[in-house]
Amino acid sequence: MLAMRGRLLPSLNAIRTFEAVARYNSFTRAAEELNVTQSAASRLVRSLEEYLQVPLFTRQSRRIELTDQGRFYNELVRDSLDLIEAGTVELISSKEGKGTLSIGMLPTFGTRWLVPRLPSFQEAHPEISLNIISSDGQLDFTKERIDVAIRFGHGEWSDAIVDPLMSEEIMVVCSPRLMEGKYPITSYDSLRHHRLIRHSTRPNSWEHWFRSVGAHREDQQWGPTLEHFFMVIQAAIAGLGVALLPSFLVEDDIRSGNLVTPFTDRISGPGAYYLVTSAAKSELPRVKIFRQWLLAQLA
Amino acid sequence: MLAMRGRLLPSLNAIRTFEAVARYNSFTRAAEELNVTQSAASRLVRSLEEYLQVPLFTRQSRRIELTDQGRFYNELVRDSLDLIEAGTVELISSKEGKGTLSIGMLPTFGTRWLVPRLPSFQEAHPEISLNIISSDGQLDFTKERIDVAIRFGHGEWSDAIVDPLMSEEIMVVCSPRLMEGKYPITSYDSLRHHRLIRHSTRPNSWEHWFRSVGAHREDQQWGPTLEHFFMVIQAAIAGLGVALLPSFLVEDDIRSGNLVTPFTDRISGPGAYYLVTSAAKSELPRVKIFRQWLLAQLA
DNA sequence: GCGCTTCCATGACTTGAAAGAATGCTCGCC
DNA sequence: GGCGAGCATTCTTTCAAGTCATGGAAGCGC
Repeated sequence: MLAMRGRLLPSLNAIRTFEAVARYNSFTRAAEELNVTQSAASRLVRSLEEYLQVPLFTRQSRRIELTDQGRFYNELVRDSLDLIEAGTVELISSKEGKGTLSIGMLPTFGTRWLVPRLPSFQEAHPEISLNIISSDGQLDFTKERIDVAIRFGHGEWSDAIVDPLMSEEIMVVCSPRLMEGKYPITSYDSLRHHRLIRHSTRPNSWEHWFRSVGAHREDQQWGPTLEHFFMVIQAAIAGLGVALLPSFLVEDDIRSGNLVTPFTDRISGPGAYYLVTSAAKSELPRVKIFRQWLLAQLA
Repeated sequence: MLAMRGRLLPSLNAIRTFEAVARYNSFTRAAEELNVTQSAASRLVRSLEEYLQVPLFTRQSRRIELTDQGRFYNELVRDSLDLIEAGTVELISSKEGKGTLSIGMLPTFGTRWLVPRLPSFQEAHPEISLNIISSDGQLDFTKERIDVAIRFGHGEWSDAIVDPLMSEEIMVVCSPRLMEGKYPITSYDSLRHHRLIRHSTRPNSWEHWFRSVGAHREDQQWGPTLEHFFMVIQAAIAGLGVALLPSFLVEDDIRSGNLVTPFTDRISGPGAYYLVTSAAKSELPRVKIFRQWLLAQLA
């Protein structure tokens, strides 16, 4: 018996040939792509079938068709080769120039926090061009061509390299005009005279806040419920109500006087911001550089 | 210039060798695994480096080390080979017997709906053994060895084969003892005399329900907030309060008299249940059979 | 310091798996 | 019924990959 340490893998050349044949559904055309004769393709696929002890195609003299098992294997093999191909292209093309870093970012975090800091990155590393993609869906570092992403959550990403960036401090803000009006906000209770603006993905944040600061929740007037934090910020500046926002998103507006903070309370938010990347991508120079720079920004 | 239609792939044998060398950090030991001489491994890796025009290892005479680029490529290549290896094993081992179907299921949906129906599947297909895994995290069909999964959501799974199973109808249920007590639930308003049980992953469902049936939300007494639907069901049966539950989860308990429904209202839930699988897995006979059976159960 | 071992690189030679060329077979089509 | 398209098969050939042998550099024990 053969030693059989190591991997259980068929001939990878046979696999590459199989993938091409399955793609074209034709030995002849696949052979053309691979720059070999039809004969070679035919025999290579047969040897793969013999190795696996599984028929991959049904042959009907002028026509071939994948078997169920062939279809399964094909899907899988194609994914694998796609992966290798993408990586190979990546490696060859990023050989000298550091290439383009693609960042998937959350809309508000990006525009409020990250984008203002990027000029400093560009200055330090002019050889890396940037590609900013607004994304908050599923992460797929292979297909979406994203190198790194910024996400909100609890670090629950499997198979990924994760760096905590910052936790949130939630605070109450409103337009200064509200403070100068008929009902200045001087106590938790005085909030009853104002509309509370909500964020649609965190509908309970006000309840949570009242509980955290030890205030009793009363019947409240609700203001608009908005999709993104930047809309909430705009609504608060416009005086549409009182908002509950992460401190780092409103620092600028507080400094410039667009917003004021009636209370000194800071409660911690329901999660934190993370830098997320894949194991493979994390080894790319441009990703290492960006990660290092980003973490330095926080220090 | 070479035609260069088709894929841009290096020699896959070289890649396999590279992966082994990187794994052992040694040409000698990798060569041993591959049953070739150290010389052969050395040459193949060098040819790969020449093809890519990228150094993959730094050589320090007695020691080698992956370069950054080598580490990147290694991660990627390893993932690919893992994929192929897993598929190859799958294919060879499932050759004759249909093998074991691994189902990742949501805890309550599984025990309440799926598990009671599985005996019928077993009877019809005794050659397929079942492996039931309780899972609600990230989906990874490669590593977690799950063939199919049942998930709740909006069909937002990328790169997957998705079948809608059923939408939810949400209804109010409680123990019959509550109806016979001091405050029978005869109107929406009479709910104020009872505690409302909540589900932690859907904290707003009561508000949503009140809005949907056109009732005015009053100050409510809250009961416990529980993690899983089966706990909510148990709490309702125990008379701890009134619960809002998907109809198909409580059908049995209503039939047996453990629970009653004060109202006839049925509102639609925030999502639906789906059968999810990967493109490759969906071609496996055991998966095809299960999918067909499951969809037939719904008809 | 010196021999011994370990590990990688390289030049020269060898080999067999994969490629090519030619032919046969089957089937659909005009 | 002859033709062409496409896969299989047999026989021959070739070159990519492998072996063997050797060299050099570095670590290790004494």
